[in-house]
Amino acid sequence: MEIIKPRTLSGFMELLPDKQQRFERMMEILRTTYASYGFAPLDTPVIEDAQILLAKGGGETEKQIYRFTKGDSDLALRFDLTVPLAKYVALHYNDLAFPFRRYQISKVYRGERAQRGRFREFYQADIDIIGDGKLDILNEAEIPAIIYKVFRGFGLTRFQIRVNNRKILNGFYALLGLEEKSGEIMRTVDKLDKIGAEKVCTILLEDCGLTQDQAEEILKFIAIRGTNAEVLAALEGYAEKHPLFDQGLEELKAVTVNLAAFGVPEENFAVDLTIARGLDYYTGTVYETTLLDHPEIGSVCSGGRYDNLAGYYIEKALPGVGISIGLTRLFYVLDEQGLLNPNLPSAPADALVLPMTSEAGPAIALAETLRSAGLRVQLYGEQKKFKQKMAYANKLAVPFAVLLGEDEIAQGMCSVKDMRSGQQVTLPPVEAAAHIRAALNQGSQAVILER
RNA sequence: GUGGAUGUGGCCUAGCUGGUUAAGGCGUCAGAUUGUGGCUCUGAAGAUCGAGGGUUCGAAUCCCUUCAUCCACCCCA
Repeated sequence: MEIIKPRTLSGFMELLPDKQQRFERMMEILRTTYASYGFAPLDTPVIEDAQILLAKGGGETEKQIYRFTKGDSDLALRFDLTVPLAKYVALHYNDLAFPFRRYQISKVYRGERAQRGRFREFYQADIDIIGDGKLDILNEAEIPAIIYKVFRGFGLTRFQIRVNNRKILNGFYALLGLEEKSGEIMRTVDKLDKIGAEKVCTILLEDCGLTQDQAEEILKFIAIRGTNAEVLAALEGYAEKHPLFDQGLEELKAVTVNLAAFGVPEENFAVDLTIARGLDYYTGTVYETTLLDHPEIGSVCSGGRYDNLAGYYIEKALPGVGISIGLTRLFYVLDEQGLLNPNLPSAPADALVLPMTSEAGPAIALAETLRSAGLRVQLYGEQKKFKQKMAYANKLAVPFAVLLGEDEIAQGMCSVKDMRSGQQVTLPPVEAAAHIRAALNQGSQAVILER
């Protein structure tokens, strides 16, 4: 038989067990945090009818979506979680309670060239709040507050949630008579950090066809920096010239005030007039989150307010606000930077039961006893040499090995070996369980990352 | 989609003005050491040098084609 060389496609992340364990832990934190704010879990199919996913048509989605046929069906892999949500809400409109709050942590697919931190298959961890007809501005402050909680839950402190409002930008461009070109301008301005003000100016003049005055006004506008209060104060200078701008400013102020009330420290969020990117369906508040020490990797979490979620699928006005964490990218960066908490248990079990006799019965009973005490226990059933059993325990990085030989069985005992200290005690099974639990709770089980 | 670079055991790398058996490290497996692991020592397995074609007495090395990967752009999480 010919061997097919195993390989994983570029742009797809595949983890070894210990890393996967850490990844699962992040998802756990996400789930519990999202749930603590009253969001309901949702799962939708990876594959949808292509018509549904491409309802919006045109643009990047069309170019990057994985599309295929099976028989007569025209199918596609979901490109994000927002479009499936729109379909879901439209389809189950009558059965849902609004505001509808859901979270979804699932894989999405994009057929683009993979790069460092850019994947073709990746997890998004989304939360959205969908209103029926209306949705209060309060929600727009709550969403980033939840993101803050999540990131802190991951153990991160050096991150910044940047907030802006599209109405401010659109209102401002309208003031300059540039409403037609707002998309183009936003995309250019968004690159400010990367290419610098001069380059931005050049592109605005040459590619976007702005006048010198218009370009200067825009550069002056995006040059507004400082504390949130300072930026807001500077924005007041543009007030009462355009109603859209004024509305956006009011919203931005409301978000900023409430964000503080939700307990998000000023250093973790910033009003930033250059952020504008994200899908073009955003209409108001927009968010983008970056890791302060790794700006090169781009946004690990972004989202915003949209006014018409499901217009392609239902004749209802369903405004919403949501945000998406690029979990795969975030994990990739954290791992690459060695930021993954080495104190997180990564072993698949707390204890490995090693039977030293050929008779399995007592070992099975022992493992069950330990499990009843709440421990994660693996029973090693292979007839291997003792050395190999220990080597296995090492590789798994289990904190405890529990030995069960003839002597122990005869006495109704078992030997608990702490794999890090090498210390070993012989105890009855129930006490052994208590012993292990106590040790684990002390945090003395600190997982071995490197020896 | 556009531009640039790179493909050598599972992983990382040496060899590249062509010259016989492709070298090393990590990892894997075995033994030293048959109820006590990590360290050390010894040994072993594992590569048609990405694939196909060409030049040549001779190609990992030169040429062409192709595929794959990586980087930048585009766009995005």
